[in-house]
Amino acid sequence: MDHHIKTLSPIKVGCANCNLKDLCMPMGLNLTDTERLNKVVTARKRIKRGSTLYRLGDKFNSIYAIRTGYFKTCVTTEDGRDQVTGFQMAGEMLGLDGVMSDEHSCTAVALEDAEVCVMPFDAIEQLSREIPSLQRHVHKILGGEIVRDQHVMLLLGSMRAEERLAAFLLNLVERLHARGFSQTELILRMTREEIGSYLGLKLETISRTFSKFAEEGIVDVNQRHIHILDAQALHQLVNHSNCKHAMAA
Amino acid sequence: MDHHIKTLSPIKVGCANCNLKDLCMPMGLNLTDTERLNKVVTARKRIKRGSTLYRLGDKFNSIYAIRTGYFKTCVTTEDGRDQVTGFQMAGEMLGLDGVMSDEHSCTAVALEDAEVCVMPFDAIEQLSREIPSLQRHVHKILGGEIVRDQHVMLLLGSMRAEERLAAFLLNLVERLHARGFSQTELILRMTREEIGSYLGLKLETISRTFSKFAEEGIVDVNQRHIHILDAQALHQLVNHSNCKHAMAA
DNA sequence: AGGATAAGTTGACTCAGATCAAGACGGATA
DNA sequence: TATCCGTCTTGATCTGAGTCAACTTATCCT
Repeated sequence: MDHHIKTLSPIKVGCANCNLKDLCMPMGLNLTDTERLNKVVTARKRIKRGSTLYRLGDKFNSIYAIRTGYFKTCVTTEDGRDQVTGFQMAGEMLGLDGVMSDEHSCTAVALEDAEVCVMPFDAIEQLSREIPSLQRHVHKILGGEIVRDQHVMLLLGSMRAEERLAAFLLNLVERLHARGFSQTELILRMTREEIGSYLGLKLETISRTFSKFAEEGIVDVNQRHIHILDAQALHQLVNHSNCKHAMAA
Repeated sequence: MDHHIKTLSPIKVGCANCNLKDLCMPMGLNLTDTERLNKVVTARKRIKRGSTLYRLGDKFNSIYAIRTGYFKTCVTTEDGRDQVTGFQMAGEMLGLDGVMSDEHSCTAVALEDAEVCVMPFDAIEQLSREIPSLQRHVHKILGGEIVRDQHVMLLLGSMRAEERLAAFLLNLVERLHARGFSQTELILRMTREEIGSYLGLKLETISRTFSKFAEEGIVDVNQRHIHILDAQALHQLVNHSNCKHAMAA
């Protein structure tokens, strides 16, 4: 057990008045059902920056809704190869990788001090048998993960370095915007190496590509503080990168 | 509507005596429940080689269990970029990519004449509210897709060409073996180009890598007929490829 | 505050895989 | 049996990203 993880109890804020509920459980439940869902959240946990919420191989019991903070998930192979499979922010779910085999297939690490709602999956399953809209939502969460992974596969399989980084920045800023943050400014919570691992590139390539974007006036880069000056240019990089196709079409 | 797709009715073989049921629905249902599940399968469809079962953007209604044949799924972007996201064989599920947004996020193409069981997702959802073990299974199918995608991300993000092709062959032969086929011989149902797209490589690289494996006596390659001579060598390529790591460990 | 350590940048060089190009093969069609 | 077309192989060359290395700049810790 990771000693950095502390369980908070009792819970003070319920789902009904949680300001993330539209991201986390956007199903329009009535008061009674919200109350029942609330009981599913058995605990909150704080995770210190750099600590893990769960590790590859851990028994799967619960999924987690992020209240505050920032995570990365990564898979590790026997031979020490390591790959970041995603970055998660407030309002997003963690832990679904364990549904298949009853143990987690990746490791979730907090990139900054974080707090999550713990939801035992047994309880979620039982309640979703009784509340069809919750069942639908659980399916959507799982299915959404599949669609997201497909996009990453497309990115890793067929994009060049600049295109990958452009797509990454646009995706981040879009998710941040949905949470009320700026569409043009963001602070990266991860290192160049972690970005590189996620995008299938080396940290030097990430650094060089940021510099290139800065030179071209597409973004302003100050360490982890990014200011997007020309979102249009980033979109074009992602969509019309292959000139031959663009010409032919 | 694709005119190549014909709906067969009435259904002659039910789930109870389908020889794929252990792959498709391995939940040990009693007779009554199997009968109810059977009713979920509203139709069978035949799909001719080269035709699509569904396309990106199609309304999502059903998921499909493959009875015979072989599929690929692929995503296409606006600019004509195309990427194979998976190959599916008998006993596997198709269509889960549509659960999230009610429309399919990829296209499923038959690589050889195929037959699928059509299972309306509404009916699956309703029945899985009543049969917990079916609910569990639906979750496992969805969750399994996530784990599989993570492995592909690892492959695309951190492996070299030889490692990718080795991992691909081992994965294929393992799945075929689970279906009672040989552990050492297989016939590829897809072109070099499709393999390349899936693995994030060009068809020439696939061809060259096959030739290299053949030279080294690891596999015997005759067009699409593959004979694995040294499975051990393939495993080592996948796991201990990075010499530096292997040395350090 | 200051020194240690982690993170990021930049340059020079290398190399795995892409690209371009020319043939070979094999199954389908007539 | 001939030919046609999609598929596959192989060679020559190019290039984007990796590697190695030196250095700068933040961040953490006592």
